Amino acid sequence: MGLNTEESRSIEAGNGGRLRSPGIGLSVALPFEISGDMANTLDSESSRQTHASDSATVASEFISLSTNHRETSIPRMTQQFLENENRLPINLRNKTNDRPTVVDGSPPLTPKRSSQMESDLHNQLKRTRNEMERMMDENQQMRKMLTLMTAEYNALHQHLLTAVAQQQQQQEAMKSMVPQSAAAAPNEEVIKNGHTQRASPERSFTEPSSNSAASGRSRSPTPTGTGHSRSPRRAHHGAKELRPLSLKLEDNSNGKIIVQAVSMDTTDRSPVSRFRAYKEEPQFQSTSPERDHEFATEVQDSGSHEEPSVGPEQSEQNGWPPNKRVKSVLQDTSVRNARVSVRTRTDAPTMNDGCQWRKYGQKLAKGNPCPRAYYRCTVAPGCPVRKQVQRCAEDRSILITTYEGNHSHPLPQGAVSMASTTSAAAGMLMLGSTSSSDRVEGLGSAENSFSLGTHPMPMISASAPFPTITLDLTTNPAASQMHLDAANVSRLPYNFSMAAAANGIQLHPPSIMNPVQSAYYGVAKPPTGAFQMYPPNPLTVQSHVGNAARPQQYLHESVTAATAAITADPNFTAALATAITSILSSQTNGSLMGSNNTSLGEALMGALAGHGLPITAAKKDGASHSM
DNA sequence: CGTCTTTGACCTGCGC
DNA sequence: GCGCAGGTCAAAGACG
Repeated sequence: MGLNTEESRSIEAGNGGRLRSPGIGLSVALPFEISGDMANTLDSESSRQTHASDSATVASEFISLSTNHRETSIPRMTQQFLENENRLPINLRNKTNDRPTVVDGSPPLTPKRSSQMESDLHNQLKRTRNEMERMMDENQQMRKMLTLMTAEYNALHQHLLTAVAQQQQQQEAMKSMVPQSAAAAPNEEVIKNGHTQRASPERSFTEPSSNSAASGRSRSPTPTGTGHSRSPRRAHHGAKELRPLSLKLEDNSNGKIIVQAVSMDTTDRSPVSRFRAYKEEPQFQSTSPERDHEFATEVQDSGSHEEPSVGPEQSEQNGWPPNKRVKSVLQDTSVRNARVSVRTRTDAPTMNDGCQWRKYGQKLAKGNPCPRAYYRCTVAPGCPVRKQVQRCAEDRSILITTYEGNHSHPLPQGAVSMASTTSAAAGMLMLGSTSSSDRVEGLGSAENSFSLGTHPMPMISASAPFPTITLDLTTNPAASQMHLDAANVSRLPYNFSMAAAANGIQLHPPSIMNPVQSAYYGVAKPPTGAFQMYPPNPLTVQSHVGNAARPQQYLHESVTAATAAITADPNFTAALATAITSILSSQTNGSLMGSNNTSLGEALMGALAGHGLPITAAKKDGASHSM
């Protein structure tokens, strides 16, 4: 997370003023909206000055603002621009776009008019300078926040290194202390003791657990040891050797939260690091500081071949229900399990998302008389993306389409948005939202969810078998706006609006948002053409392509674009993970938000806001939340 | 004939 | 250990 990247993002995300530098036709993106008059002025100057070397100098400085944009003094640049302008011939300086274009041979302007125009130009440039100064302030604030984030990262990294060192010491101690017979003891004994740290070195972490076999779930043992004889995809997962890294963090309420980072997929060395929050089962709760220490130091060094792989036995020792733990790692290694669900009101059998699908199954799900259809992407063989299509039981005009997985092929035009949605959502959800249903109860009393929409169903659901983000566009399908506020949501306390400058989405940050936060937003273009950083409509996502005459088509486009915008933002993804980690860390110290009763939702919002992230929260007035 | 859909069987996970 | 539910497979049929 480099500063350059962040600041560049903030500038580019502005989507606002694009200042055409005089004379050389260069275009520099500015993170604010240039007033129409000024833009026209500069444009007109640009069109006529062919040898304005002085202005070119200024232009290059503007470019350096965009590229280096760190130490450059914007006020000084503006002043120089003014000075350069003063040195230009008067017939080149005093032309603005709101006046008839004066070309060569035109009569010279009168001194009075010239003075007035020069004054106007100076005023406009002063406004520009003011805005630039404000930008500088925002950049400074962003820098400060980045410093904080970096410090947090360093602290976490230091914690990791410490844990690794402790683990190595513990491993060495175990080698010298544990008798040979104890090492060969049955797993049941190990589990009962609950102290032995070592796992069977011969057993891959993703192999079927002995516990699973004992419980009769391995009905078809296979030579591959995966327990999935019919699915190549699953066999592939089983072939991967994973070395998890678990950091235990204490929960304030009644359980523990384990933030687990699966350090490395040792098969392909791909960075599959994921954060996972997990609440220990009560019977596995720590009873002693020593046990806590064992948890905290349970770290596997992915790079060391002397370290045994963590097997299911160790999962139990660590308080993870073995099956669940294995499952969690499988989820980590397969983004298929993160889902993006879209609710639309349509009569069509499926949602046209631009991809080709082949139906491979249909099932009657319990509680819904409408069958659920299973589709597989057929754009390319072996593409893991699947989708489920089912009509809502309560309202059969609502079509629920759930996407899962990442496309492994170039996408047809028109399918890019949805594909990026599922892909990014998978990463986002794997990073940030998976936690125990108990733990995230503060995020939404009954549904254990974040809210992103107006429908009282979970929008990021942790109670579902898989983390799922849901976009609900059924409340007003003909509207040209998709609201992310939840003014009518009674059960869900929070709403997030996220940066969505890409994909044609404008986000209107709430007026309460600070300038740094708003800097992440796409700056809505105000009708006046003047600078406006804080549009009045809070928490509203508006698409550029709104067309009331094509509500259904637009509906789909909006869903696709908005979902993609929300989930594709790497800032949000990383920030969410950081925020959750920060929250959990804070809760470890019992100092989160100054209260143990603070909800995770509140804490999350606080942490996100503290990081200046493009997320805002609107707490519903008077709503009672079971945090 | 190739592709797609249908549908019953099978597998796995989970709760009791 | 058993039963249920969700998900997947693959043979059979439909369709162009």
